[in-house]
Amino acid sequence: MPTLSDVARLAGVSYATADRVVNARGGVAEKSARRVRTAIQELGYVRNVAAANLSQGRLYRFAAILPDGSNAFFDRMRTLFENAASGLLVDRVELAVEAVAAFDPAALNRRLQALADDGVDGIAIVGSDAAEVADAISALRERGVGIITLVSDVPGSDRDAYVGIDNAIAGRTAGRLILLAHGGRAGRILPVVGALSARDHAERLAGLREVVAGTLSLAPEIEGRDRHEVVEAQVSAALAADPAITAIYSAGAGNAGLVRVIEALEGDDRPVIVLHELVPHTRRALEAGHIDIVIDQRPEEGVARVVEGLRQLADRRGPIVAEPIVPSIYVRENLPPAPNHPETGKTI
Amino acid sequence: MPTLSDVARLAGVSYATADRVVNARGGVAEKSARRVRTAIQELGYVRNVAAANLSQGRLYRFAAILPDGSNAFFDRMRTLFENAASGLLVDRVELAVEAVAAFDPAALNRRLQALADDGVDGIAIVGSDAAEVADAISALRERGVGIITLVSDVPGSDRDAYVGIDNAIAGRTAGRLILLAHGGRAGRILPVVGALSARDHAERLAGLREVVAGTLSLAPEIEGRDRHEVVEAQVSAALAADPAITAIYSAGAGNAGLVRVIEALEGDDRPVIVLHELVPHTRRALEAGHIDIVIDQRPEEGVARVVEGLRQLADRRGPIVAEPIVPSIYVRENLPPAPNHPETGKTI
DNA sequence: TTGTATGCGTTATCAC
DNA sequence: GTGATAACGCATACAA
Repeated sequence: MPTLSDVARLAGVSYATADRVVNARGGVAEKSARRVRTAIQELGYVRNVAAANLSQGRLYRFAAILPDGSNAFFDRMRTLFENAASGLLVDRVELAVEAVAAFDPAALNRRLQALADDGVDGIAIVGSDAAEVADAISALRERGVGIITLVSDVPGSDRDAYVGIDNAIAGRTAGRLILLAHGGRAGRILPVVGALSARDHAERLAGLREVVAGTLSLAPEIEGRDRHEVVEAQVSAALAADPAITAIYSAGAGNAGLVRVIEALEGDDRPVIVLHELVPHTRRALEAGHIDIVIDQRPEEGVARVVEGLRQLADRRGPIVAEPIVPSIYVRENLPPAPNHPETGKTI
Repeated sequence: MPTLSDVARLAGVSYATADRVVNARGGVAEKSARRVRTAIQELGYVRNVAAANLSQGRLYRFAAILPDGSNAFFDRMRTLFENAASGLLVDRVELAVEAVAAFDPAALNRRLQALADDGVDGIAIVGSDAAEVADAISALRERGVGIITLVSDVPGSDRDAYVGIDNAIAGRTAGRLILLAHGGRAGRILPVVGALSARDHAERLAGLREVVAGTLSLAPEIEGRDRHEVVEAQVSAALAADPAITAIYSAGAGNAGLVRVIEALEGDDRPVIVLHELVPHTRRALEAGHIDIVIDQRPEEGVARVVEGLRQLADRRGPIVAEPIVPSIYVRENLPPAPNHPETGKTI
């Protein structure tokens, strides 16, 4: 393959001049520049990235900050990031996976500060509505640190990109599937959320409503605090109170509790169950036939996009134009093989 | 980051000796080797791939052979490959996208021969049942050319990997969704295939049967030859003949004809429709509400895996352990944004 | 405005 | 067994 030296020779200029043209450094006579461009065309020159990286000796330093505490979904995400990190080392990119207290914007901001001071090139964080975080993001960006929000966005912030699903789409998808499962008949959906004040959950619910409006009715929402004991108690009570419920849509976490209620149900015409995130216990419930659909936000793809995006930002290859991740629909028949943790061997 | 020179210095040996150890070239005293390994551990040395690639000047040459002729699915796949090819150039990998006559094993074999003679490192082909192709694959592998089958496997061949969905899984997934849409009620599915002799279609149908057995019955299969006029005529006739049909499962192509029949249907309780492959006309039908579900084999992922796999083979990084691609379920609400052809701008 | 020279970390070749 | 060293193609500091 032709090198830049070949280009320079053909153009009748020195290597440095050719380099100035390809890297747009300026200070080249238009006449020379034109000859170089012609030579590039003629030879089909393509910049050798391996060589460029080598000569620059660039080392990328990224960090991903996830909320700590135990939650099957974030456990999965953490593992995915850790796997990605070890694989990235050969590409000269260092990815630190960190944890900060959940629901603690101040702690998050301190960590962001520290990372920036440490010279990190880019950071991925799980967004929240806290205004303080939006400010911290602006400050970081001014210091040239790339910022990507993950899973949940930070409204009103000027992060470089949001990588995650559109929750309204996820809710509408759930609505469509529940509608399909009713086959045109009337029915009543029991919505379960973590909290009605959580933006993500509210968006999902609104999406659901939009699609089922006119055909299916909704029971009052249950707020399960994303905790399985709470979900279990509340769903159990709601089902007992309202025998007309034909479907349950859980927009949040704590679904182990929901599954327990269903398992305990008598008779065989249980309500249709649609919930979010493929994690060990939802996978098991799907396989056992206790639930019907899992809508997954594909954290694997999220992680891949975050890494790719941070790299692009670090290279100043222009702004990221990330399309939202499309939520994936799983029934028991199309479940992906269960991944194992590379070290513990445990299914994640 | 530490370099191999650092390792050599710490181990008290020359650069060349350290290199012999990391690249397992042999001819090193065990004592020296041990010291080098210790130094590697201690420093956390990671081989710099950019430098290695540079010094070797390796250029990968791959080819993908697709059946020619017009078929929306393969059009899409072709575009995906072409896009991938242009992006791969910067990584020093050349990917030629070729076309050979469909259903012509001899033509395919000639092309394979020619590519091998030309020194290509790896080839992806769309498999078929033809035994001659299996033989050609063996011959190529003996010449050191990596071979990956795509979309459809070549039974009994020793290709390096198959990249595609498991058709039985796809069929079972369709069955589950149709079952769900019947909400426990009885029903009758009209199966549409290209030909019953086509292995892929037969596998899908068998998967469907497995899941719906006992609850839903099946009408006699329609063989639509994957041609929309044929499908249109046959489905139309079948629906007229059997008013008990509550669902249609199309395992093959020619679905534009199926959609036309549905569009023309009177009344509003049309059968549930599940079919395969997200292409422009199935996307439109989904958006218009003429069909319910599209099961997609995600050619994007297929293309990515093929490229990654061929590279791995060319590097002799060991055999590929590709998990099958999980078929993706689309309803109108979770459709991915329509991709555009990078040059023509046409939606694909 | 243009040109020359050096180094990045590997691989591979040749000499000891 | 071991060691020195010339490429590889690019970026860049420096010279003209």
